[in-house]
Amino acid sequence: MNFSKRLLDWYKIEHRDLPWRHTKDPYVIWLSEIILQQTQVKQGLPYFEKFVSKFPTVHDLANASEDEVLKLWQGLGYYSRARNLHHTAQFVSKTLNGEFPVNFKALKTLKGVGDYTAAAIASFAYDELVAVVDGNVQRVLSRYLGIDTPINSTEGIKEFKTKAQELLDSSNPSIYNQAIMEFGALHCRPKSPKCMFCVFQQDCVAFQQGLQEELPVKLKKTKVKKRYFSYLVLTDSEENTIVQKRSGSGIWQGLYEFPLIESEKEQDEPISSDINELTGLPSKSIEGVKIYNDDPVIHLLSHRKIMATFIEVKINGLLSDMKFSKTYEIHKIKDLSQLAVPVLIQNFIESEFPMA
DNA sequence: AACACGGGGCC
DNA sequence: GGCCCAGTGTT
Repeated sequence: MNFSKRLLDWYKIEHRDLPWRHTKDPYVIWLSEIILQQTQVKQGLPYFEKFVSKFPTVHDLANASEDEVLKLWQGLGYYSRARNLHHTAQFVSKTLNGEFPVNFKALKTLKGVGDYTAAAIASFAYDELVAVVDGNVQRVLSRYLGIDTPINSTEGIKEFKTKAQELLDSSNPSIYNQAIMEFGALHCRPKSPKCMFCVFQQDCVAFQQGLQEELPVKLKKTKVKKRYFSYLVLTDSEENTIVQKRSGSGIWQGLYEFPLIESEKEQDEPISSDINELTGLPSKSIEGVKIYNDDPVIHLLSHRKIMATFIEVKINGLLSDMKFSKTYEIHKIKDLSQLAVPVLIQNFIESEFPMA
């Protein structure tokens, strides 16, 4: 029996009932695929439900503000996805009159839509004969075909793309593509694949050679850098504080945070001169400085280990009367939950200001 | 071609 | 606490 036949038989019995598998609407498929990038189904599902119910059409999403989209995205990570999502919604809504591009090549011109996502939309929505290649597909193919080319090398990326396209079932590209990814997610798992019950035992090169735990091969990741963050939580007598939006191209772009002293090495408690340098406030405006957490909060990312300290800075007078050296927004502490903030900040707010 | 980009799950 | 997972854009 051929690969596709076995795969589709497996899928028919074992597939999960997921909401985006009941539609051919390219908007809904696009939305689900952006949310699922780098994200497991269990984590992405509640976000998909929120977005679809709040923004049933691409026009609804386009008419929202970027802040609103980021707030809804909060906690999902890789926030450039949310910014690109919003940008593309506006482009499709306004420039394309709400009509998504209808083939792989045209879909790829959309911001945030690369090879994988374009293939997913094109095959799921339009039955185009283009194979999806994500981590699941690479894993299944590396084992089934016994390919040890590193999946994240330039050569490997090309090789797996070619093999995936050769194996694509041209009579049913939509179901086939979903099936091979589902098979990788549920059966041909990264750890302890279910080889004992596998429909491919006879043909799977990795299983025949006992190499299923060794494949796929992946080049080493970049090493984790330590960074030290000191957040200044200014407070006045009316429970106001100041925050700013992160700009630039780095981490958490577009999300809000407290004024930040960032360094490569461990920091001492900031003194009034540090506070003045960052905010422009004179030392006479500062009533007192106190560390909230003696042990830094450790926030782990794939490529960063952030050690964060939160510093309470009590202010004489009202923040609304102060002159700052940069543009900060003044908010009541209890209103901070309206803003999109990194999980690190969200956790701090929830632990220090549970009413907020 | 190499790197940057968040968060959650598992053991 | 350490390790694993994973598309797109930028440089």
